[in-house]
Amino acid sequence: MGRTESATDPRTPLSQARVLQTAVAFADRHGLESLSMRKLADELGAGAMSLYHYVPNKERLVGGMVDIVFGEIEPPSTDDDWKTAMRKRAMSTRAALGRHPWAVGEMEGRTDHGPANLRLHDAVLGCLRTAGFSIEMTVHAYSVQDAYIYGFALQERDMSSETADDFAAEAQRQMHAYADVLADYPHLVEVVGGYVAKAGYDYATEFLFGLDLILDGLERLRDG
Amino acid sequence: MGRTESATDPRTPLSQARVLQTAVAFADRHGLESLSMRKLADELGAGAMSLYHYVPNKERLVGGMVDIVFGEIEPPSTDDDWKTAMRKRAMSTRAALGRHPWAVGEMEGRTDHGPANLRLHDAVLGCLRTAGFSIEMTVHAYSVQDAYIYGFALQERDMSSETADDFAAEAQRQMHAYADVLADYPHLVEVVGGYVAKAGYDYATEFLFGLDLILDGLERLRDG
DNA sequence: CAAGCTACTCGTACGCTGTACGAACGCGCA
DNA sequence: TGCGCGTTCGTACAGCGTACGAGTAGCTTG
Repeated sequence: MGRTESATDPRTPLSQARVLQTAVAFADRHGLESLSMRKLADELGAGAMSLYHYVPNKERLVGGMVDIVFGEIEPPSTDDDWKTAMRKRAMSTRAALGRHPWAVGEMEGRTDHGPANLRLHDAVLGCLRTAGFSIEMTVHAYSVQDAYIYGFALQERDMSSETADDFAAEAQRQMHAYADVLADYPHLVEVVGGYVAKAGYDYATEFLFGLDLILDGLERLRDG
Repeated sequence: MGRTESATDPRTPLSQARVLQTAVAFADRHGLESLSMRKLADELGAGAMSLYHYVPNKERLVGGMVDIVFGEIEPPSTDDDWKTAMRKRAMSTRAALGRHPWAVGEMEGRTDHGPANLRLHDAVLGCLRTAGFSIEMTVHAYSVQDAYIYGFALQERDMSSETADDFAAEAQRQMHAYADVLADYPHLVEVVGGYVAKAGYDYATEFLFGLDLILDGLERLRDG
């Protein structure tokens, strides 16, 4: 029993791609805050320090994970007119962030832009420029859309109820929890207590409402 | 030298308010990720465990800090028409989040709503309802606005350059850093390299562009 | 005045984190 | 045969949130 009694066998060898994919899967299941180098190494059947041969530190590990998420976002197709193209990529972004909620606060502002990130940004800018937006207006248009998309994803992640019914139930629970102070907040009672707690809140509908409002506004600005 | 040789004296006694305010000030200076119970206690001239008599755990500490930020947001005034009222509260929100960037990912979805939080939400709902929005439309309107406001704040926090010139300089630095792959991303070169790296990016202007686009859209929906 | 109770303070300890350091190992080449 | 290099990872350290329980100071009650 002297040799090769390692409990877990890696079967496939370690590699950067495998480290990143495993990390994404782990974060999907348990959240980013409970992803640790040791747990990730366990998952891979390796020692914690082995990971540092594929990734220089945890920060860059997360950077690599984020670029995997960017890679799942469908870039705007040149076959569609700009509005449907932008609509689809917004929905695709929301879908990717729904699959990987841990990525929501992490997508923007990284200094290590991965290839998928660059590719997507380039495609979106190209879509808007080709549609006839001026450079200035392209910047504006990009800015509003992304602020909205990522902001909505943030809300969706934080409020966390999956379905409209879940949401209604949660709203009711909250109304009960705050019953003693609700007299001071009549509009909260009317809108949340009287409507949301019954009808719920459908994320997909809500997302498209705001998205179309923004896209229609942009179209008017481009044409007018 | 037997007694009272404690190095730091608290001068004012500990209290929940003082703990929360000190925590906010610390996070403003050093960021939320480097706020620890031990450092906060040091700041207050106390032992780490003393804090737990004013706050049950770190999660709730952050909850209390967040409500301080909510308290700095000016609720919509009933003297203004709804559009200016909403415009002002959006700008006030952005300003508060600019002073407390650590709060950006933390404002929504907490289950421990503080009084300032409830007050603000109630006032915004009241403003929209009084302006004649239906309950359904009020929910829509609230949703778009907050998604945009928090999403913009997220971008602003993450991109972190303060002024338009800083931003331009940073854009130039990035273009150099990625010089070898830029051939694959022509629109990035045109828009970022050719425009942003020169003209910069003024957050205030950009914010108001999107905000007015959204408010105009809402007005049309209310009237039409 | 004494006794007890309450509110508060905090020293110590545990299990967790990211990661620096350097020792070990297996393989291809001289 | 031996050397170097790519890879693995055991150990260790500083820092984290916080459970536990001992200590103390001040007020209330007899």
